Parts: sequence; structure tokens; C-alpha cells
Amino acid sequence: MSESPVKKAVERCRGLGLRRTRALEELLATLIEAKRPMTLSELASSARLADQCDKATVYRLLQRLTGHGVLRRLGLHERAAYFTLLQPGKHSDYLICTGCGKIESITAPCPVHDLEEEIRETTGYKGLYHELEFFGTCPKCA
Amino acid sequence: MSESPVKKAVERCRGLGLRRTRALEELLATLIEAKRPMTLSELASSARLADQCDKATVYRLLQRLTGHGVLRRLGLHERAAYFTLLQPGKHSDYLICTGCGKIESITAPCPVHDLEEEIRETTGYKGLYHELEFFGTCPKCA
DNA sequence: GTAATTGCAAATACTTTGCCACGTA
DNA sequence: TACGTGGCAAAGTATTTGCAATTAC
Repeated sequence: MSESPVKKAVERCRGLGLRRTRALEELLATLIEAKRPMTLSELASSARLADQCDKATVYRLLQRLTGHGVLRRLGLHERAAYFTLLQPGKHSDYLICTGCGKIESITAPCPVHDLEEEIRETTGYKGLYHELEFFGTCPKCA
Repeated sequence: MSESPVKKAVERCRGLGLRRTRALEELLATLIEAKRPMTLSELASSARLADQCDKATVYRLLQRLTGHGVLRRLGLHERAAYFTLLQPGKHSDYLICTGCGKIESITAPCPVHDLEEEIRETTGYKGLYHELEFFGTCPKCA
């Protein structure tokens, strides 16, 4: 172990011109400790941040860090929920443009089947399925 | 081609005890024609549904159909946006319980690399990355 | 006829912004 | 000191629900 991941992340932010604030350090530490994606609400009410700062501050930090590429916002383009029809025997993965939000189905055979089988066997999860999305900037938006 | 996919989907709903309403047919047709996931707003304002029924109707149809397994709602458990830290050289896929919403990182090597490369070459998308999530019911919730 | 479905309008939930005070560099 | 950040409160956007009227079966 060279350096703590938290320090490393803070330094990275410093290098991007961000100021070293209490909220920044606590937010990065929280995300790193959690080892999983978190929502604004979860972060704002987490032990390290709850009494530390306002929800709006966490919100703006998330925006800022996402804009600088330190964080990534998961999920499809819009803020709204997406629904898709389940057709027996059919499965689709998607390619989404992060610029214009265009979504297209991918026809290529899905390469995840074996891993899904492995997860089914090792974790005991029932009714397993997956979602796979590719994101990038489409030629038009580039 | 045996039967139109729309008719097939409507019949499937009938078999589940749902009534054959105009809104149901138009919603299924819209989703099938679009060949991609759609949001409540998109659906409610789509050509086939806009003058046909209220947004609340579309909303409740989506709930009902999702409950019966005819549709699937994409994305993570909560309605809120999820953020994750990007650590250079690290990539994570996730396993999510659809019951309790628990999210865990998957350590297994990601099997999507080759397909991502292929997409990069064939589509001309820039800055390509992907998200892969497995969903199921965890042992505790089962 | 009866229960599922719908429309309208009101209530929530979560996100986003304005404005001024504050703290880091 | 100067400008990025933060707090508080209000506004915005999407979702969700109550209830009476309607419609499929």
C-alpha cells in the first residue's frame, strides 16, 4: 500500500483545481469506504456528512466531481425511469450516447452468460438477470 | 412470422387477467415499435398515447405490467441517481438484490471487454465505457 | 352487475437554483 | 483579497395517490 485511496482521491481533486474542503474529503472517504455506488440522499445522510454539511452542498459536490470525471453517474441519460418490454427468449443490451441520449439495441450475442451462471451458483441469488449498457459519444455528437 | 408481437403481448396480458383496454394496446405497441426502453414521459407524450389517455393511466399501466413481469424497470433499486468513484485502472460490476436493494461489487474479471472493443470499432463511438449489473433475489430475501 | 381501469387534481419525493455568507489559497 | 464553496430556503420536475366516474367482461 503506497498511499490511502482517500488521500489519493483528494490529491487528484486538488490537481483539478478544487479546494480541499471538509465536505470534499468526507464525501470521497464515504464513497471509498462504501465500495459501491451511492445516491445523493445516502451520501447526505451518511455518518461522515450528515452533520457536516447541507444536502445542497453534497449535491453540488457531486455535480462538480462528475463534471471533472472523478465520479460517474450511473444509469441511463434521463433522470426518469426507463421501462422495457420483456419478450420471452429475447434479451437486449444497449448502446447509449452520453451527448444526445440516443439509445440503440445491440444485436451482438451477449457475452455475460457464463459469468451470470457462475454468480447464480456461488451467491445463491434467485431469478438472476442482468443489464448491460455501453456509453459513449456518438459520431454526430463528437 | 406467426403473429404480430403486439397481439402476442396483448394476449399475454389477457392471460394474466388484465383487461384489453385501448391504453394497454397502444402502450405495448409503442414500446415494441420503439425497440428500446422508454420513460413514462416519453410514453405518455408519444403519438399513440398522447391524446389517448392521462399520464397517470400510463403510470399505473407501467406499474401493473412491471408487477406482472411483462415489463422491466431498468436501473438500480432506488429512484434516485447513483454516483460512483472512478478510480484509474479499476472497474466494477455490481450484483443488486431486487428485494432489499443491497448492492455489492463483483470482483470477477469483466467479460465484456472484447465486445466493447468491437463496438468501438464498428460504431465510431468515442470514450466508450460500460455498466454491467446483475439483479436477483438474495438469500435473505428469498 | 361488478370489479378493474381511468381522469383529474392534489400530494410527494427528489433535485436544482438564487443569493448572500464564508473559508481556502 | 478574491474567488471557489457552503447554507438556507424556495422553485422546479417527475412521480405517486385519492376518489369518483367509466368501461371491460
